[in-house]
Amino acid sequence: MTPNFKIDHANCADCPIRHRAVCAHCEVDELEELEGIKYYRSFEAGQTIIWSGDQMNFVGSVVSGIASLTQTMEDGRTQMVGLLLPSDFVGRPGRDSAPYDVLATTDLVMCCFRKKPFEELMNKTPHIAHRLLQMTLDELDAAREWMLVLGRKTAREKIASLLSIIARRDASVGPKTSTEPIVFDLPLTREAMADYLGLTLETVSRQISALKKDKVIELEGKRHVTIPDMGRLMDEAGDDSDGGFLV
Amino acid sequence: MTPNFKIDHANCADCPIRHRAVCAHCEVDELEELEGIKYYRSFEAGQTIIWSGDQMNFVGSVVSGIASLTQTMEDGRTQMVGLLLPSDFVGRPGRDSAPYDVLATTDLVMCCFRKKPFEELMNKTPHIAHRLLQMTLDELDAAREWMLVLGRKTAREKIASLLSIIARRDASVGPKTSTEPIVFDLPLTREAMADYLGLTLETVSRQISALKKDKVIELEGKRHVTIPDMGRLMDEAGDDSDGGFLV
DNA sequence: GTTTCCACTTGATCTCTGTCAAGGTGCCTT
DNA sequence: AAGGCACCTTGACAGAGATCAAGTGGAAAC
Repeated sequence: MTPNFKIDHANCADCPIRHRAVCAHCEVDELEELEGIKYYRSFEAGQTIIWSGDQMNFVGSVVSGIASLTQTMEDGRTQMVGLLLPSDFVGRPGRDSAPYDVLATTDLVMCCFRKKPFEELMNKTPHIAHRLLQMTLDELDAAREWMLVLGRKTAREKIASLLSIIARRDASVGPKTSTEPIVFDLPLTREAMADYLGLTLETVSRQISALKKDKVIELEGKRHVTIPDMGRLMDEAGDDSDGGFLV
Repeated sequence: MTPNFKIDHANCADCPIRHRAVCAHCEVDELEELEGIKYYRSFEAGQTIIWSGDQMNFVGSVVSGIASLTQTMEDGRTQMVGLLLPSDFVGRPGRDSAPYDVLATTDLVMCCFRKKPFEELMNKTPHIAHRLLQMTLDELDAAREWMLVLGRKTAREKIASLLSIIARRDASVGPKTSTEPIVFDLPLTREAMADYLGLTLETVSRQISALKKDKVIELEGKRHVTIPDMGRLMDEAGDDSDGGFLV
């Protein structure tokens, strides 16, 4: 895990990049330049932030809420290819157009920088390029981890894998011992889960019911989840020992 | 497509990075430094180049042959998460250990650089970091494209998608008109194809036979493939219009 | 208070792909 | 030339998940 490559809004309500603990090498003049080009955007759940193929004239990061990267085939089949949680980076320095739709899965706030100035700053300050490389390698690891999920796991294992990822992300700011129950609200509809896992929403629903019946998870309402034993969930996900997730 | 971010051995029998047409910004002193730290390694088909979790003290690129990045679950299920064709980059600057096995799928020659000196050079010359970022973004695009294949495509579409990728890669140095038939030798066993596509080798075999029966492809022996109509194959793959593959 | 709507659940059935099993083909060895 | 082996094909059957179709529950709207 390399949490310091993520932009951490938790400790930094204003601007992500100016946060010293995350970006220790930042010089004051860089910060001021970034300050000048940053702005915030809000989106409602279900809104499309960027359409596949569109020009993308900004980069940024998720402040709150959840966004997803989604590919759609002509006949309507869709596959989510990335899940963007708070602190995740959005954008493709050096690229003009988006290769997939970016959707606000929940209400969402993003912190954006106009791409041109950001890229100029990046060219001037090598360590920003270096950090972006590390972040991109993290994303690549996460994408490849997910290829194993999509290609080889059963529906039950897929659900367990997704719950693991969300639980771990939450757990990174919550309890650290594995015996302690983990509690969170599912930020995705059953349909969004299905799109991420390459399943139908009916199968998602059935497998969640099965995991509940088998006491791997507890459900209160449709979204509020308790994981009494994280190790048990990881076993169900079929990951070796501690996994090593990076999403 | 951004072919100039790939290291092109086709025009450069000796050392990839010194090739001016590919790396127009290279200065002579860089080349000499790279020259000093480069070396070649050969592997036989089936050999493991790097085990998941191993220290990885080099970066490099494929000169000839095919390598694959493979993840394996405890019970033996395996998923190929990347296919490395000639000119593809191998390695993770800034990372110490490999997150998956790297296998020589065919006999293979790689051009390697010791990682430490390569990283030092990278730190001194920003445009190398920039190129690596672009290459990593390409890999990320390819991985996400493949997530759609794994999650939502049928067995027949999966096979057609794989054949498309291989045909396109070959076609980039071959015929350019879409009416001209494309001919190539499959560099993968049926089992390797199955591991890449999240299928069993029996299903791969059946679908190849079906595509042959339907005249989408022609087969001579088990590996020699002719694509009489690339457009037809792309339709079978379910990709919108021209696809935009980057693998 | 009841209506409406949306997200979700559950059931019945179907189908694609996996599993198990039996050959086939061509190459390399001896 | 014969044998062995790796790679591939094909068949029969089974099962996981998709599809089609009701039905439930809870919150917002009227």
